[in-house]
Amino acid sequence: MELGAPAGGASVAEQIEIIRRGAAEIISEDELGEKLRRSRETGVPLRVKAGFDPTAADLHLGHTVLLRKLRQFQDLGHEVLFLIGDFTGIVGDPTGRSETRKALTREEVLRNAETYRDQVFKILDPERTRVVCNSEWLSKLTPPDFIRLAARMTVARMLERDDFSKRYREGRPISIHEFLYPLLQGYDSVVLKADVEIGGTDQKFNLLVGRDLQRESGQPPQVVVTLPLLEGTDGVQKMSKSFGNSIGLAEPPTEMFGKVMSIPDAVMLRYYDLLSSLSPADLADLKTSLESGQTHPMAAKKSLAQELVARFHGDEAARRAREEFDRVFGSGGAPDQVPDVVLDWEGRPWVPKVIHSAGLASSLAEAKRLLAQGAVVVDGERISDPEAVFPVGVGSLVKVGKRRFARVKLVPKKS
RNA sequence: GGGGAGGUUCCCGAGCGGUCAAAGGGAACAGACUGUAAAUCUGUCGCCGUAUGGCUUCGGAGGUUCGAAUCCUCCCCUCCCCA
Repeated sequence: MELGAPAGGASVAEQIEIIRRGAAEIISEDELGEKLRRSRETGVPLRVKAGFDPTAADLHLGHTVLLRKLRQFQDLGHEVLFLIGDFTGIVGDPTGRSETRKALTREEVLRNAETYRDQVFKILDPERTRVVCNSEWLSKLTPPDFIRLAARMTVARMLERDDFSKRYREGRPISIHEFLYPLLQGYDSVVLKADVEIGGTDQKFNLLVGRDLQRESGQPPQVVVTLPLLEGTDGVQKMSKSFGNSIGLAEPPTEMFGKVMSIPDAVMLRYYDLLSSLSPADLADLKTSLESGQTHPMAAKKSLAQELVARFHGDEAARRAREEFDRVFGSGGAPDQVPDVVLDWEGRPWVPKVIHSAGLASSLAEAKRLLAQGAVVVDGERISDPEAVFPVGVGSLVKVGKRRFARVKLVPKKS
């Protein structure tokens, strides 16, 4: 696909300014300037690469930090190479001890790639995006190719990588193939002739390997742009589905809104910084306003949540999510969408049993515990009697804990 | 190839023949306080309907024993040292 010349508007300096915003590091800015200058002269857009793991098809807010940066490149007229690392996916990457990841089948990878497409183009411009899978070329490498590739790296170099040296020091296992991944990722850059590669700060090493390999292949090395990693809802670890602290783009509006509300105040400004569309000036204003106590943190967080929900679900959905949040957590109301559960019942409708059967507790034991802890509310009334009986026939609104709801109806089983 | 140290419940980590469903911490969940924030306090945290009970769990498979997470054998996996 032929793309037009990079937007005539932005000068090299302006482009660098935009690219620099929010970036953790650019290696190197001079090279970036050089590439941008040439691109402007020749009218050939830069090829901006970013890799994604196909094993986790659900994108979350953390990914969007990267996607938004890619979008900026697109808006400046450049081309994005959206790389799906399906080769590694098929091989199965057992990084991280016991968590041996299941190797994906070709079909699963393709299906995940589809899911990506749906989510990614809420941010990226499809006109300026090329989706590529690295199995296209990596699966064609022969064993000698691999060995030649491996010969370009030394163990000492590999151990420079923080996460390797740390594991090595702590006596934790490092598999050989893990050494291969940075090489393969770098090789991707060679094949794609990437001008720029973007990744999280944790990817820095891998991105730099790409530079080395490109140089050895006689290509100008890619410019590396690293971006800060967004913390997850726990406010400590980076957002990742496997840490259970992520906010998925595909999550329903209310869910997304709630999760944003649950982030610790301490990381709220980071969220604003990395995710919102606020201008730097507005952001500074917000900061002072929060510090002076003029703006209540909760209010600021609600605006943030609304902005983010609106981005993925539209303004109307965001508004409703906010209303529901206020209703459920402000005044103890119920959500709009409460799952209906109808149960054929036989015998005594003992409350814990009903809760468990309705899927509101994972076991009877847990249901009993929750009841004992005063977590169960039926039709607005807290149940405390451990022998309480559930009303039969009529539908009742059951609330377990803060956010488990269901409308449960027991139908006497006819025998 | 030789020698040594290990694999424990979601995670880290104690236990080393019965009193072990297994200390302690983290995470998680519930309650109080709140703003589904943080901090704090309290409680829970394998399953079975209520049990001085039963069942499943301590890498896997066997075995010894009245009794095993704990002892023995074989196997699988990890780390360290030597080659």
